[in-house]
Amino acid sequence: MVNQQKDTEQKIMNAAKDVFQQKGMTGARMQEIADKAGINKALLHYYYRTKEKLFEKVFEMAFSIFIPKMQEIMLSEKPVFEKIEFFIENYMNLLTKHPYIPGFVINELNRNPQILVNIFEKNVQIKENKLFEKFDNQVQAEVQMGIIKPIDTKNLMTNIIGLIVFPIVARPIIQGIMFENDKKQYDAFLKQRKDFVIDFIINSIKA
Amino acid sequence: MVNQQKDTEQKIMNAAKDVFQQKGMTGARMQEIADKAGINKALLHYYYRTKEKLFEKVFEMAFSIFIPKMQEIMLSEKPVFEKIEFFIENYMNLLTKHPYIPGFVINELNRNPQILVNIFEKNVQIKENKLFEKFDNQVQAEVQMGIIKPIDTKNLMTNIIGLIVFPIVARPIIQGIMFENDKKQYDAFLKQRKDFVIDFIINSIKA
DNA sequence: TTTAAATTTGACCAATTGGTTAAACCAAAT
DNA sequence: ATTTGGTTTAACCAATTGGTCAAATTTAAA
Repeated sequence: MVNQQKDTEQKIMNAAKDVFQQKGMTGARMQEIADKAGINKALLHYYYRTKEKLFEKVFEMAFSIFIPKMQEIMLSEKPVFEKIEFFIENYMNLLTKHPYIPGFVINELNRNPQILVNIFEKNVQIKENKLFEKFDNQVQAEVQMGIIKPIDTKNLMTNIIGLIVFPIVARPIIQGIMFENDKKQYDAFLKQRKDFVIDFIINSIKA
Repeated sequence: MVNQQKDTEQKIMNAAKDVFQQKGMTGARMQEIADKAGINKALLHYYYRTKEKLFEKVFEMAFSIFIPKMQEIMLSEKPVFEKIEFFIENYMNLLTKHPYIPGFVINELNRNPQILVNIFEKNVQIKENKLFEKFDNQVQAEVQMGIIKPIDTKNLMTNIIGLIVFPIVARPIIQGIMFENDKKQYDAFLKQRKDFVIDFIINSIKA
């Protein structure tokens, strides 16, 4: 039955996502993924022939979660300030739902930067629509118009994403040192940061 | 001979640092470390009984590289603006020399947050001198004096460290997307960011 | 109901892995 | 020269790991 098939495939993907994102490619065990999916290990290899192939699927899905919203916001007709506000708001919410993904992606890309090239080759549209260039043009246009202080867009983007992502990937160390490992306190910290980061960025660039 | 001993131990540590920091605890192989150190694998276990123990040593050394400078700057008598400037300048330079460490530390702490607790237990002085509290007091004092805009020190610290560290740990993805994977261009980007981040932070908090 | 294809499983395998051991080696003290 | 202690090695081991395979089971079509 097709439903059974889809179900098994889904159970595998969910289990694989959990295990790979928590333990990384080298730390993940096929047996653990099979157990978590409630199936035989041989069935894992029946659906995804190798660990490598299963990992690639998981990585692609993790990576692609953050693409559509980015495109939607960046390609909209809003002015820069609004785009930045939407971007920060949306991505911080997205990260609350998927806190393991950024660390997972960053770590695996450090292990093997080639993965990114493969993803771009498979999924041309991501690279092709040149999101960054478009945003850069808009920023520099608003700089000319005197709305924004002169700023390099690459530095600006790095700042925005860094301020969003860093507290998530470095959570264990920040929570440990500055919050005495208090989980609830850190969750509250992350929550208040949404408005804080927006104000921080906007204030820093408005003319 | 004691010299030989120290030499072997040093060769092991150097090799272990390379392999662990590049491949992580789970990806590292004792055989590769032995090969890189130019010794027999059994000798590895003769000096450091288990992979776990060797890893702990490497992690501790990596972690401790970033402590002394932080203490020196934070405990000095400089005003906040100068401290921040020194901090950013020094840590960006330090990261240029040890670019693998932040990703390594972040990744291993996500895998096993307990490591941090163990380090604090072993090295009480790090936790005990309450660096953060002292800096917090100084910041809030300067806020009262009207030198700095009102700001939460935890957010400020997170911003500072995030802006420094993020471009290093996320290098593969930023370099890939914004710099067409051009290594030299990205090195130049990192270099110009030293002054950029200092100005960015100072401007954002000066009253 | 029969049949053929797809799905699932238990048993198994070869390679890799962290770790051990007994013997060899080597420098320094006697 | 011999002994003694730490150092280094080759050979080995048990456990783990990703992966395979033939048989069993389930599913859907004829």
